Amino acid sequence: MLKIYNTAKRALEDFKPINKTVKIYTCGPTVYGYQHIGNYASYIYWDLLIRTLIMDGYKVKRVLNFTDVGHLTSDADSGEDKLEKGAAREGKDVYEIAKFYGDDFMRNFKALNLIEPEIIAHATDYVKDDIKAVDKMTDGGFTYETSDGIYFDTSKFDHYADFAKLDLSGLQAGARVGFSDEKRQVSDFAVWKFIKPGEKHAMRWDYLGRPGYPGWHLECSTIIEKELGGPIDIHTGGIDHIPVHHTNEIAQTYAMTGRELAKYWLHCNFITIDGEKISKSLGNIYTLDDLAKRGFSPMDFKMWVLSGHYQGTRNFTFESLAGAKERRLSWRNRIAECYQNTNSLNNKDASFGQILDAVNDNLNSPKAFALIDTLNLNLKDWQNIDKLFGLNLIEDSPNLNDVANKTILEREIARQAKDYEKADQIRDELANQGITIKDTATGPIWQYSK
RNA sequence: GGCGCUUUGGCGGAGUGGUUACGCAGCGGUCUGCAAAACCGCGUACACCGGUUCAAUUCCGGUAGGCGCCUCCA
Repeated sequence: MLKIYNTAKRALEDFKPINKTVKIYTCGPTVYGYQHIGNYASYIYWDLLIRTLIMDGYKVKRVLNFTDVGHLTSDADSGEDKLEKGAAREGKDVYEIAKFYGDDFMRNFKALNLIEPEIIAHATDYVKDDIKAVDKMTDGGFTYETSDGIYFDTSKFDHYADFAKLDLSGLQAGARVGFSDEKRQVSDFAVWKFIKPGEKHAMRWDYLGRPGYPGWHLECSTIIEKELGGPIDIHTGGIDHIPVHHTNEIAQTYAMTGRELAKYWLHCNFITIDGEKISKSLGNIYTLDDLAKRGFSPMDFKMWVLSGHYQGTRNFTFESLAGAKERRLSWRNRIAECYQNTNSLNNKDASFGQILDAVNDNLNSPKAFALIDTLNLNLKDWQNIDKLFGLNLIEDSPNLNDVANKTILEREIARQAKDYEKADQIRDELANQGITIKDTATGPIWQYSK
C-alpha cells in the first residue's frame, strides 16, 4: 500500500486511485533554454512515483506538458518574452527554439532512463481549448476584462486561498507598487493576454477580434481536462508552484467544471548547489552535460538524487555526487558477484519486498538504498531494483564470465608457477578492458573498475 | 510582511522515548608475491536553552542559524 504526502491535506495519506488507471499530470519544462540539474531532479522523483505505482500493480496514464507558448519574462517590463528573447539571441524563430530545447530535454530524459509519459502535450496545440475554457469561465462570471487581458477574479472562488494557505490580506500589504493596476485583487491573474498594437509577439492567436495569447496557468487546466478528464489522481510539481501556479490551476478548473482538479498533490523540494539556490546570476547552473564533462554520468546523478528524499532540501556538491557514483559502482560489483556465485542465483528468499515497502512509504528512497546496501540480494532482486529505480544497473553490468574466467585461469596458472611478471601482465591487460582482478581467500574474482 | 522547509559525525543521509541506520571518504588490523577487494575494528553526530519523563537526538515550548517561494525558476 502506497502512502504519499498530499499537499492539499498537508498530511500523509494512503493512496487510493479513483479508477483502475491512475491519472497523473506533471508540470513540465518551459522550452526556451537548457534544463538544469535541479529541473531534472524533479523528473527523477516523479519517475520513482510512476515506477512505484507500476510495481504496486497499477496502470498509469500520465501527461507531461511542454510550455512552448511564449510568456513574459518576470524581470522585464518591456514585454519581451523569454522565448522571443531566445529566438533573437540565436537567430531562429520561436518554434525552432521550442523544438530545439524540447528535443534536448527529451534526450536527457532518455539518458536518465525516465519512463516516457503516455502523452506529451505541447501548450501551443491547445490554444483552441484555452479559448473555450476562457469562454466558459467568463460565462460563469469568473473573469473580467482589462486593457491588457482577461483576468480571473479570485474573489469569485471562495476556496482560492485554501490550497496554499494564503493570507490574501497579507499579499495585499506586501504587493509591489504598480503591480495591481486594473486588477481587482492582487491575487487575480491573466487567463488571456492581449497583444497591443506594435508589440512584438510572434506567437499570437485571434480571440475577441484581436490578437493575443493564453495566460500561463491556463494550459495545465486545459490539457488535464482534454487529455485525462478530471478529477485526476495525482498532480505533481515543485514546491514553488504551490502558491501561484497550482492555486490558479485549481481555481480555473473549478470555474470551468465546478469540481476539484486532483485528489493528491505531490510537491518536491528544491536542490541547492553549494548551499545556494540555482540561478543564473549566481552562475551555479549545471546541466547534465556539465556533469558528464566532469566524469559523472546521468545515472550517477540519478543515484545522487534518489539517495535523498523528494521532500527534503538537497544540497548538491561534487563530493556527494562522487559518493553516489562509488555507491553505484559497488552495487554493480555485487551484481558481478552474483554472476560468479551460482549459489546467489538460486537464493530463493528474495529480499526485494522490503525495498518496495520502503519506497511505498512516501517514496523513501534513501531508506530503500540503505536496505539495498545491507540485504543479501540475488539477481532477481537486482532486476526488480532496476525496475523500481531505473538505474540501469543490470544493463551497465554485463556478465563477463566468458571473457574473464579463461584469462583468470591463465593468470592463476602463472601465479601458481610464481611467474608473477606474467600474472601481472595479464592483470594489466584486463584492467585496460575495465576489468579488475581481485585475489580473495577463496580464489580470484573479477569486478568492474568503473 | 505572508507561506513553507530545514538544522544528525569529514561529506551525504535514514530513523527512533531507552540498545544510535546506511553509503562515500579517513584511520588501524587480518589476509596477500604485489595490488586491490573482502572481512574485523575505530572515530564517542543528533544547533542552543528550558520543560515533560525513570529515561529525549526522538515529545512540548522558546532561541539562534540556514534555505526556498510569494517575481511565468522543479
